[in-house]
Amino acid sequence: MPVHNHEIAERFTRLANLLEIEGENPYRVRAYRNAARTLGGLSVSIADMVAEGEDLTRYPGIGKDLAGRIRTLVETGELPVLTEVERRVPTELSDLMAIEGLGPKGVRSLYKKLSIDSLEDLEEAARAGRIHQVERFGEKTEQSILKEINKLRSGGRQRTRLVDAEEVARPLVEYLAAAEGVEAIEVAGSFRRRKETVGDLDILVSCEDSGPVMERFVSHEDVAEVVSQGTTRSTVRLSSDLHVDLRAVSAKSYGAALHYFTGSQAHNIAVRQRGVERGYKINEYGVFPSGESGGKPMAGATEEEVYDCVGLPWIAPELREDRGEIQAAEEGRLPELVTVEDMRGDLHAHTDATDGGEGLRAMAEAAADRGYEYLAITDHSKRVSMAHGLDADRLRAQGAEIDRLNEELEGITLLKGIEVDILEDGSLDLPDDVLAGLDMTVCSIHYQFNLPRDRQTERIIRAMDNPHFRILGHPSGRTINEREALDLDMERLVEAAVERNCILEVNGQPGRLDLRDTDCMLARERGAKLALSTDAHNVPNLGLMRFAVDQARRGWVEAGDVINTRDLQGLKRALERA
DNA sequence: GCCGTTTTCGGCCCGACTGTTTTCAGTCG
Repeated sequence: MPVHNHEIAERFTRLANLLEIEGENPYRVRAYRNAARTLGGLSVSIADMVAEGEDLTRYPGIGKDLAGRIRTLVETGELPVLTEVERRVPTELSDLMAIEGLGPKGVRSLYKKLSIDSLEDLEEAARAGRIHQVERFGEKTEQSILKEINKLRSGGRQRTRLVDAEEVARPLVEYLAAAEGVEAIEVAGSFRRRKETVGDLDILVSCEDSGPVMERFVSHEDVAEVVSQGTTRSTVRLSSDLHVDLRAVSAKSYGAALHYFTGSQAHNIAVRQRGVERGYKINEYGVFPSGESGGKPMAGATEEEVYDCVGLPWIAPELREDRGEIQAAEEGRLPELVTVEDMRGDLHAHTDATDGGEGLRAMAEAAADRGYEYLAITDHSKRVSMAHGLDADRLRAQGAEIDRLNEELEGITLLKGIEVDILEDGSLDLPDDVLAGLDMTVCSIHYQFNLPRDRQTERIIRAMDNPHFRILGHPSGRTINEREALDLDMERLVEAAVERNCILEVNGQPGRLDLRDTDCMLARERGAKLALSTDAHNVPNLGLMRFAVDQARRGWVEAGDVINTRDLQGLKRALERA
């Protein structure tokens, strides 16, 4: 049984936690943590790489030692250094670190003084009032621990989907912008990096006197709790349970602060490290000569200035994940990321013939209004009975209607398509001669999500063998916070797509965002072509393109990697199989 | 444990806020 990437990452995280509790060299701890993050974010199978004898030290933060440990873990299923640590301290201590406000020192102290080594122990001790008797623990901490245990038991705080975060952020930004003295305001953090989910919102304002905006912030009607409040930073919990941080700096520091609060943390560390090498100290107030505190920063009003100080061009927020963007920037090979303006059409849309809300004409006109040259109509096929999927006759009738519409529509061409189901055996839900009459197909899985990896992967590859297979719709099948992804060998799938000149979709439905960012990256590296689509079920849904674009940008995707950045002629060529 | 435009040794990002304390350690981002 091969060891999955996430299992490897989990072991390294556990190791980092336990070492930290033991008081081990923090840089060694960080090395394990970084490794966990890097490995967990990879799209390719580490086990496969080990099997093929690939050099793992090409990944940042993986050196000779770690590469060796990974190899051992893959080959034997054992991580001896972890086993060693677990002999000294209970492995469950690692789980206690999940409690907010409880860090390594706290866990160690509770273990030493009260022999607490599980959530149950911790809860019991807190209820019995034994925690606050330990040095550096008080009544407040004891109560907060009980609250946090409850939260953890009820599944913990879920990350918020980007689209939902936007709905909170938009009015909040408007509200804060109206505060006295606010000169600029922006949502930073993972929101600005356009990550598919955000843990909290980080809002940055520029102003000389932060008093009024901070006061306005904590007194917003949606605030359920003021978690912390200061002059430069305050944190609240909204009634929706989303945490929001507000940070205030002066205009001369705005760029440095924006860079810092945009993150990711790993990206910041790497940039600051470059600063140190060049004799600078970089913080959220600006760039300073090393060793100097206060005084006038050498740079900091804009992000460009900060990057310039460390010899780099500005890096787009979507790339700031420490996934090689700094090296790419240094070597002048940052990607020219695809933009919403590059998009010439949408290749996945439904109508009221199945589960969409509007007819062909309304969808076509809305697409034309967006400035598109084409829109592919891709209703469900019959297997999706819930959505009243199309059979061959209804599909032909729709095609005739599209032909009529194309005669009279100006400036937009409707493409005849279908979102045809990939059946369990890898065949498609409509006969070949019917599919042959279409301009294109989106082929998707809507049933049998739980096949084992080999069979699920084979199923899709077999479907790709059908000459009418064009675009793989929402490839992983996951829905964010709801349904796990199909168990797929994404690397094999991408390679199969490249070999057959099939295209992978990046679905812009905010609950899907599928392909994922790291899979977009993998696809791009292997030379697979992508289609950015909205899977629109009504007219407003056509506006979801920006989410597909965001996701693709996080995967380093350029306009040239995307077939629907081309004009109609170019698109038709890209859709040819041969 | 990683890493190299001073380095293969000796560094390793940096500051805000809280709670528990009378000056700061711990945690977080």
